[in-house]
Amino acid sequence: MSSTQNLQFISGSHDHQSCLDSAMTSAEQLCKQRSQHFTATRRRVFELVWQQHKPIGAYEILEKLQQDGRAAPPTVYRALDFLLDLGLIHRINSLNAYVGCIHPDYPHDGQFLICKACKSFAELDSSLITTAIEQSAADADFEVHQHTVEIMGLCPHCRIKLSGAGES
Amino acid sequence: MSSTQNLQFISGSHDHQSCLDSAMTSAEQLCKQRSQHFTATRRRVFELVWQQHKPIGAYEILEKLQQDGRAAPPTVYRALDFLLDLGLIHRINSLNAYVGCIHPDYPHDGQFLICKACKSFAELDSSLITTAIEQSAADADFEVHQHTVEIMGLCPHCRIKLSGAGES
DNA sequence: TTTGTTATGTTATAATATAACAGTCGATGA
DNA sequence: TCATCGACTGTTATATTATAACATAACAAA
Repeated sequence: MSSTQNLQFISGSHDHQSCLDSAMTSAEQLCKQRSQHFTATRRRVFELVWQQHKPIGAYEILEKLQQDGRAAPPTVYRALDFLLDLGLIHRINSLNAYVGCIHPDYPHDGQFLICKACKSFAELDSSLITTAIEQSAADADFEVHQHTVEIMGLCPHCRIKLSGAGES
Repeated sequence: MSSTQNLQFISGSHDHQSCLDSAMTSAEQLCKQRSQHFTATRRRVFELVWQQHKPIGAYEILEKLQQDGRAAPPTVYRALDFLLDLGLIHRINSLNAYVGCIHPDYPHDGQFLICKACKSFAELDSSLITTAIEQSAADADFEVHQHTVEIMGLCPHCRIKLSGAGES
């Protein structure tokens, strides 16, 4: 089931090109829908964010842009802001880094699993978590506009790799 | 029940001096327990973080320290790191700011309600949220080491103040 | 008193992000 | 045609947040 593969940590068999292609296609569609221009710069930044299944920093993106030609920080941040506004990417606050969104088609909050070992991540959209948050907020008479959940630890692969190894 | 008053947004009747005093006392005790030195600088930074029931930035702390004498960024960050390590304060990643911890006596993750209007915050320690996170992570076969939850919205007071007002 | 350890001072700089203003470029209408 | 509008990008400078690196102080233990 390819529609959920991106929800989890990717495995060795992951076909990243098709993954990127489909992300790109849905990004194009979303921009068209919203009458927004998916310009070359924005497309390139989007691609770079999706290139790895890892959070990427703004200045790391900048370096890669500079390999194609000249570029300055505002170029990157403008593109990132555009993509963030559309919900095509998310920002991981605890890392000052950006990741591709797996289902930009509808609005949702950011919930992430982040592997401390290999730096890969997975996006969640857990109604269990969302409900718990809403319930807790309601108990405090708080009106929720938005939330972010960042969960640090070990992904399935690194868990196996590191178990039995040099755990002091 | 005064033990939970800090869990919620403070009200007009909040006695902040006693609040700060009790935070200070438990910080001293914790340091003693762990054989850590609660030095003058650390005490002062702790006090500044607790001074308001709002997140405070490192450079805002620095400015206040400089009113007492000379100080440079490392002074602040060292003190903050010390307090973070002991669990006496938390960092709000989405704001690059720091807040006092309401129950440093036992380890826990950071869960925060943050009011966009008045910038006040409340710390949660919701087992509902923690359980939901653990469950979701388990479903993904992920090993959780730590999590942070940052919930943005309106606190009870601002909710009332802003309702009926100029909501466009 | 020497030494070790912990904490702080000091200077410089790294890393992340934005302000402000000028230029480009394509669409649209006079 | 061309004027001009708006959206995007370029460019320079700077703000904000955080850390590296090394020197000094303070104090306790040998």
